Parts: sequence; C-alpha cells; structure tokens
Amino acid sequence: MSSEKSPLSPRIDKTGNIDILIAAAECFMEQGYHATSIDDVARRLGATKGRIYHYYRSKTELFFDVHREGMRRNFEAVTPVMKGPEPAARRLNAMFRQHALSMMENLALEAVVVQGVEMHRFGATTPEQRRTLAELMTVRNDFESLFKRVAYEGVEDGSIRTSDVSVAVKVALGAINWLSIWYRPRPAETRDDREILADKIVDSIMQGLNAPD
Amino acid sequence: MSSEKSPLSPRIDKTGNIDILIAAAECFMEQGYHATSIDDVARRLGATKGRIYHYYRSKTELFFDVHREGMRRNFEAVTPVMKGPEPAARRLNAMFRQHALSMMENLALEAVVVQGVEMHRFGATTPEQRRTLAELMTVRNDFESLFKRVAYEGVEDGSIRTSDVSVAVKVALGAINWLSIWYRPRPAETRDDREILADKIVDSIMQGLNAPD
DNA sequence: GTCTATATACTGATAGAC
DNA sequence: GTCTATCAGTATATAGAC
Repeated sequence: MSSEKSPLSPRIDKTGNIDILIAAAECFMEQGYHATSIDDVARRLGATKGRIYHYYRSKTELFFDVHREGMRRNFEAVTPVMKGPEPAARRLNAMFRQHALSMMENLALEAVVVQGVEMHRFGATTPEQRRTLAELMTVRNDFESLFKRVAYEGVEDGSIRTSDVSVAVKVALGAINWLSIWYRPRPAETRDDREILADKIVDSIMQGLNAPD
Repeated sequence: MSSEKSPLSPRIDKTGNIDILIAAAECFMEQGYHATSIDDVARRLGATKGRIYHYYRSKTELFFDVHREGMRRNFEAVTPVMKGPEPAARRLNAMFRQHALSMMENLALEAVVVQGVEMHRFGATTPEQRRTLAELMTVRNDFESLFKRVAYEGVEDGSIRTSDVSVAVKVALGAINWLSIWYRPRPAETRDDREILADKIVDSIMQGLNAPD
C-alpha cells in the first residue's frame, strides 16, 4: 500500500505491519539479510509467506522498510535535543547520548540499518530498487549532517576542538553504531543500566583517552 | 591442506592460495558473504570453481581463512608498537594509528573480518565449523585485549583517563573498524594521505571533542 | 487476509575428463 | 591442478483455494 511521502513519515502501525517489520528485523539481525529466508520471517511471525507477500512485493522491499523505520527512530531520538541555548558541545553530547540509547533500545532495527550501510552492495537490482537505495543513503547522510552541523557550531562558539569535523563525527558515530555489534541487553537490564553505558560511551567520545596534563 | 598450528602462523602464500583469499575478500567486501557465490570468486580469479574446491572444502572454510589472514595482519601491525619505555598513552596512540592504517591498506580483508564479528550468526554449521568459529572469536578477543592491557597500564601510570577501560577500548576500536564502512581509497591516494587520515582519527579518539577549558 | 501448493532459478558441492 | 558437467537442496515469488 505504502503511499510514502517523506522517508520519515510513519507509514506503518495501522495495518499491523509493524509486526512484520520487527520479525524481519530480528531475523536480519541474527542471521543477516541474505541468510534470512522469507520463510524464516514468517515462522517467527507464526504465519506463512502468504501474509508477508500480501504486504511486500519482495524481500528487498521488506528490508528497505525495516531500514526506513530504523532511521525514523534515529531522527526521532536525536532531533529534539539538537537545538537550544546551550553551547554546541553540550547539545552534541546530548545527541550522541540519545543516539546511543536509541541503538540499544531498537537493537534489531538499528542492526539492520547498520547492515544497510554496507549494502550499496545490492548487486543487481531493479531501477526502482536502486532509487530506493539511493533514497536511504540520502537519509543516512542527512542524519550524519545533523551532527556535523552542531559540531561546526561548536567549533565556532569555541566549545568544540577537533582537527577535522567530518572525520570526528564519523569517528563518533562509528563508535556508537558499533554498539550493534557488541551490545546485547542483559536479562534484567533496566533503563538506568543503559543510561550509564550511554554516558560512558559519550564520555569517551567527548573527553578522549588522554589524561589532562 | 592447512596444517594449522597457531591461528597467526602464515599458512598460505607458498601454494599461491593468497590469490584465492584476495579474490574472495574482494567479493565478500562488495557483496557480502552470503550474496557471493563460489562462481563469483572463481570469475574474479579468472578461473572456475574447480580451482577453489581443490584448496577449500567449503565456502565457509574459505571465509574462515580470509578472516584468519585479516586478523594475522592486524596483529602484525599492532604488536610491534605496543611495548616500550614511553607512557602507555603514547603506545596506545601508536597502536590505534597502526590499526587504522592496517584497516585502510588491507581494506578487503578487514571488511571481511568486520563481517565476521557479526557472524556468530552462522546458523547451522558442522561441529568442526563451530570450533573454528569459536577459535576466530577468541583471536578477536585477544586482539581487543592487547588494547585493554595497554589502556590499563595508562590508567596506572596516569597517562590515561577514562570512566571505563573496557567501554573506552570498544568505543575506540569501533570507531576504527567503522573505517571499513566508509573509507574507500581515492584514485591517486598516497601513503601520506592515509597517515594524515589515521592521525586525525587517533586525535579524535585520544583528545575527544570537548575543547579544553 | 492468510494459507497451501508450485514454478523457476540459483548455488554449494561432487565426480570425472584432461 | 584445473576444467566441465551435473546433482541435490533451497529460496524467491506467484496462483489460487479458503
């Protein structure tokens, strides 16, 4: 059905497709995109292929929609804290923190987003799929630009020091995205635990490892 | 024939298998493990499957060997600079720098190593493959431990400041490993260019983004 | 809207010629 | 040591019953 205006508009939920997205995200996270069959996703849903192909014309489109939902949540987490009267360094700090928390709390979706980055490697796809892929990469770049913009503000207001804003942002986001590789929630984990971890990560990013002289 | 003693011993080269490893690494980097067929690898070699299956019993073993070679080069790059009379912070600095350069100069191999991390998801494998996979993960952990050890030394000699050594090292290595996602060498790139980039990355990791008061 | 076939294509791995 | 031919297994996607 997907009438898709903006890549950020919530196009799901009402039809109950969110179940399919979550099931797909979990399968993709655990086994990777190519190793996951539509049957796997259906099995996790407690259904059969028929249901999935009723909503999605292809496995690729399903992947794309998971990716979209993951990015939507990324923006949702970060944009509320990026503006304000504080020095840019403090706002950037908050953005990293929010992004890290979003990674932890939407682990499956975000793991797929991370996979998606390495998936300009979609080899042979239809022209339409190519366009969608380009669109997703644009959204990713826009997300990165959010951080760059605030980082530049910080260079100007003197709250941020770096030899290269673009590299510094890539380093910071890489560190956070890497969570999708090593972070797995412990059985009785609370929101507090995640916030403590997020703070440690952001502290590493903002303060670095060198002891002050 | 792979007689394999240590995961780090150079078991290749002489038979010319290194060609197969490189071709496989490039395919895996561009399309991912599952999307790459043995025919793809053979085509890149300018040969057919027969040649590959003469040296490797399965696609999985081929992947494992690429991973091994990538990790071997990682150790090779980092271990020479990890000991010495300097404060631990300086040695850690050098280790990160070497690792970043190794990522850039062995891009295909290292991209496969990065994929390998997310590949405890090998689903159904033979017991032997499970053992190999566990071995590879051990090697990865040992590599990370190299950095942790020096970071702890830094905490003790006062040259390093962090709220959590383990997290800080994961953050730093994540940032560097993320290179495999976004770094692609420009056409006329020189060693100097790579060193400049590596220095910027290491600067970000060690100094952080906050301006000194 | 969901399920059960089924068509079609591809891929990992093997056997045997050269 | 490399190639050709081929088998068996599996996956995407479709068609049609319910």
